[in-house]
Amino acid sequence: MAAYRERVTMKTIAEEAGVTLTTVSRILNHKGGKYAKDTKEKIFEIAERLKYRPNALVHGMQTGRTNTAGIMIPVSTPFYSQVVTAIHHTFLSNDVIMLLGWNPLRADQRKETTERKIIHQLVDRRVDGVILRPSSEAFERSYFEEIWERDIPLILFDREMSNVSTDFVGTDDVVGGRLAAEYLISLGHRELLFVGSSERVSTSRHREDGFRNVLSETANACGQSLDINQSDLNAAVLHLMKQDRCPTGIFCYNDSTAERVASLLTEEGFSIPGDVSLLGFGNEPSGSCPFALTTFDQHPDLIGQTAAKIYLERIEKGSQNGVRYERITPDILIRATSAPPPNEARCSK
Amino acid sequence: MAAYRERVTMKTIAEEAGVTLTTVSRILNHKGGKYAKDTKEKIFEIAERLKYRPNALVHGMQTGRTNTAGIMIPVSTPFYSQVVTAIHHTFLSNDVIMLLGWNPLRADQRKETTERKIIHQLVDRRVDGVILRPSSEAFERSYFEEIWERDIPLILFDREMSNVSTDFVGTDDVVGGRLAAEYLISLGHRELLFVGSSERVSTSRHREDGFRNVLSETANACGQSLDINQSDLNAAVLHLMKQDRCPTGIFCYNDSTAERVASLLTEEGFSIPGDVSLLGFGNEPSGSCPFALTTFDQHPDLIGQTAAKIYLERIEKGSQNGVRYERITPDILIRATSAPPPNEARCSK
DNA sequence: ATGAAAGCGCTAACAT
DNA sequence: ATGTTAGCGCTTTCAT
Repeated sequence: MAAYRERVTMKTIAEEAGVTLTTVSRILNHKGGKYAKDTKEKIFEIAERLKYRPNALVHGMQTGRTNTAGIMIPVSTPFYSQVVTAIHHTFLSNDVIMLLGWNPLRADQRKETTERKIIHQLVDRRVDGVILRPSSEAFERSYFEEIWERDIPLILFDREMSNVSTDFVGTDDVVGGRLAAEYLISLGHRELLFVGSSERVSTSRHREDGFRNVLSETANACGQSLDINQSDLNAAVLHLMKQDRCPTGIFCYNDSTAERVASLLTEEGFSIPGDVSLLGFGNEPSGSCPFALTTFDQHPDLIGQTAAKIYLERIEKGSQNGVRYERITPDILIRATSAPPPNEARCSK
Repeated sequence: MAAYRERVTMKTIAEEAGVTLTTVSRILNHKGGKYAKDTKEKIFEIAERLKYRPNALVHGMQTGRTNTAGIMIPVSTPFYSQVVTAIHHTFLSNDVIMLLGWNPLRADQRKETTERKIIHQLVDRRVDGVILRPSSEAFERSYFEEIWERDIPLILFDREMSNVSTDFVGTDDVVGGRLAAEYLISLGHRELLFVGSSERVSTSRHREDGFRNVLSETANACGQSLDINQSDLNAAVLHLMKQDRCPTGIFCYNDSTAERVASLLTEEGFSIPGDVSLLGFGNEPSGSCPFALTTFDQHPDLIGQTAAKIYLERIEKGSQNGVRYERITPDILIRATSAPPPNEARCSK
């Protein structure tokens, strides 16, 4: 339509001002400070009046710099949303905007397609760099290469990749596990249980490592482990709870598992935290849980902020510095599912 | 560096294949189907081998179509995150990717700067259209005009603007209010209280309207209203609760208000839902609330999906159809803070 | 079935 | 202090 014709470009401004395109370009981009004051003022006035807006596509193509960051995170959970919000906050003051894509939480059949598709969308739009959380720990070399080969800075968060060496920011899961154990032990618990997942491999494993490390350092403390992917977790938990020396403190590798265990135990007549103390991880309540769960804050804001800072450094300074590796210490949020253990061993029902 | 030189463009492919750039362009874009099979195959083979990736910046600049959507939502809350996730899901299958910016939840001093800045970032990158949630109901005409004037389709969600006529998708707040009242009445409650906010204007007001409409249609039901922005909300609530015929059912316009009221009432010795039933709205638990709150699901997925569909239609068909206006009916999530009222009027403490 | 040429809106030498 | 010229990587007439 008409609007097409009316589009105001630098050429429009140049004509109106009676100067060349080059002059307009340089003035508007604050380059070459040696322009006459009135020329400058005239250009700015016209640009403003005509509501000129630069074409960032062209600018990006010309300069090789788009001021656009590619972000890929798993399907919305509060944690990832908060990380991205923090990234955005840092970007905003640096005039960077993000192209955002969601990958599946974990690798599946279509993951290959989805993740590669998103990466292509980002690469094709010439993002300056990429921040992402891998959906799995291995095998995606191929599309990481799509980023590498183009010399695009890549920052991983939340989950490392075993076969790629690049900047990383995540939670200090080992310390998280330690803190969980130390807290339960400080309350007086000695029989502990860890419920983890062999799927979200490293995070769960690290939390378990930290947890068990403390146990092995503590006299007469002992712990067992269960995996949520085993055939009948509920039965396994109940089996343990009916033993003579049943666990009085349970640490679950995430909140949804903790909520699941909470409802199981409640149904079976256990009181929380009267009989059993229960810890989650991540601070991601579902809303349908009738407990204020004691859990851990992963400081998503700090993770996002750190990732964004590393990103900006990479963009400015390139790959001259070595690989950055940051682990943020989580903090316990003591709420209503943890307390000292019951005095008598009244567990066996 | 070297990588710069090595960058593979259509020209690279053309040279390697011994044809013109034009040929490569047409074949890779599946235009003009009249090419020799072996030419086509050769081109595709070379493109693949050289890992050619089109330059979307150039393509966008040439065609006026970037397949990029501008999204602006308030700082991350689960609700907005879920809406955006749903939008993304619809976009993914249509090869659209989003440029995402966060605006402040409500208008403040810096809002003008922030929102305008983000809109410029989107416009400058030539997004095909924009989906956003306005941070306030009025006064932003100026930057909406930045979108309008460029004939960029604009879809609003969650909150309408009073002075702009454009596509909109949101929650049916009036029906939500009705459902809240009907539910409480069906439980037997007759003395009701609405706690709203005069700040988040239309949503709270609509919920209140629906709520009160039902009350006025119901024999011997009556209700009062409080505003969270009034000087001492807590005192006002307690004052009401100590009256002779105190409210036995409270509907709060959002979950965080409900949680606040819950903790106030609990501290003051009221039992929930024994003495008082409490409803929230939005299904956004904070995690530190010891209740599974009865609340409303706004179906953020449906809202996002609808917004994305309208967006795609606008992109394809332009503004030929009239303004779209959709309200999604919320559904009650009955959890643990609602029950029939106490038999005796034992409220006055 | 393919090529030549112009141009999108702008930047960046290289002038003067 | 400002203009000229060449291109960035691609699409799109218009030819043949």
